[in-house]
Amino acid sequence: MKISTKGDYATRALQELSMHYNKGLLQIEEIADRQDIPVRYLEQLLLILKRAGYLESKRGVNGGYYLAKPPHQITLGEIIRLMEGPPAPIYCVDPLSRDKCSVEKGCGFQSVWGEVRDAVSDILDNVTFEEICRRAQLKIASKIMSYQI
Amino acid sequence: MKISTKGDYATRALQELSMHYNKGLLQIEEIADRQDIPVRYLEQLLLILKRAGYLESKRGVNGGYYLAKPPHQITLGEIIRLMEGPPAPIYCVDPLSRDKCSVEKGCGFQSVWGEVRDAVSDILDNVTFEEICRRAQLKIASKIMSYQI
DNA sequence: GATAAAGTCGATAGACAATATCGACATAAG
DNA sequence: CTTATGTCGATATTGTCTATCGACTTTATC
Repeated sequence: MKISTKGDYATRALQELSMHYNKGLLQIEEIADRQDIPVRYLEQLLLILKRAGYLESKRGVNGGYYLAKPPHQITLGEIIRLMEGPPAPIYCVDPLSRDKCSVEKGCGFQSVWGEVRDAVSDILDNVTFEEICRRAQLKIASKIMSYQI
Repeated sequence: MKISTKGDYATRALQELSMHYNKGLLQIEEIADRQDIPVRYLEQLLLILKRAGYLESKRGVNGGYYLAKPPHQITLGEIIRLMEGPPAPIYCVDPLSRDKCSVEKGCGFQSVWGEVRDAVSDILDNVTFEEICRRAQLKIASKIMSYQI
């Protein structure tokens, strides 16, 4: 019942880029450093995000990545789907899976897993990266507050 | 974002046993056959369930397994937790994980993952195996209905 | 234009956990 | 005492992520 490291890394990289939206380019290495992600692996993930239209890049000296659209137009759900497929807890409620349940006839779980899938999708599809940034900043702010006390 | 095969198998085996509650013993092989689970693997899963107090068994000729408590006292959530740990989508919101997030400071995801975890738990902890049986039987019944039409 | 700094790409190595199998043993029924 | 069945520990298998690598392309700058 876990998300993959791949999804975790990709979303965290996107948070970095979202927080830097309209502030120029970020280089792979910067992102990797800040989010503690292996550079050569992050490379691949950023390419996937780019090919899917979420990022633009500039090559050569002073190159880097930047968001292709504003953070409020990107949902967490889309990114998770892109990186690891539909957030379905099991193949029998995964629209993209072609494995069929071998005992579907008398299975009492399918509807439950369907509810789980829908509940998760509901959350992920309604959180944009703008919201993620907001929550990140709230956290930072509250940490500064507690230092001052 | 998937449950493990282990959790899937174990819950399906428990459904079989629940549907057979108060009707005597079921042998490993029967369960394996009906639910299409590798026998020698199911063996291990049933032992885990037994040690956790969900099953009783009888050895020797005409042996088998049966539920140690009524289906309405067993929730899907308990079983998933037993088989694969807390249904948390990522370690940073998993009470049992001791991995700490390396970038927690400015992470906007933790609260979202927390919501996901809670939503999933809410569903799983409120479905008992009695309910699972009910849903399975509804499905079977509706299938019979459609044959008759 | 030479050089260095970055992203791009395809291939594949490595790690790890999940899954599955095995053999030997214990117990109970008839 | 023989057969059917659960018990147990060890280990083989596998498969999928995860990560690394080397070679290439593009761009800025001197």
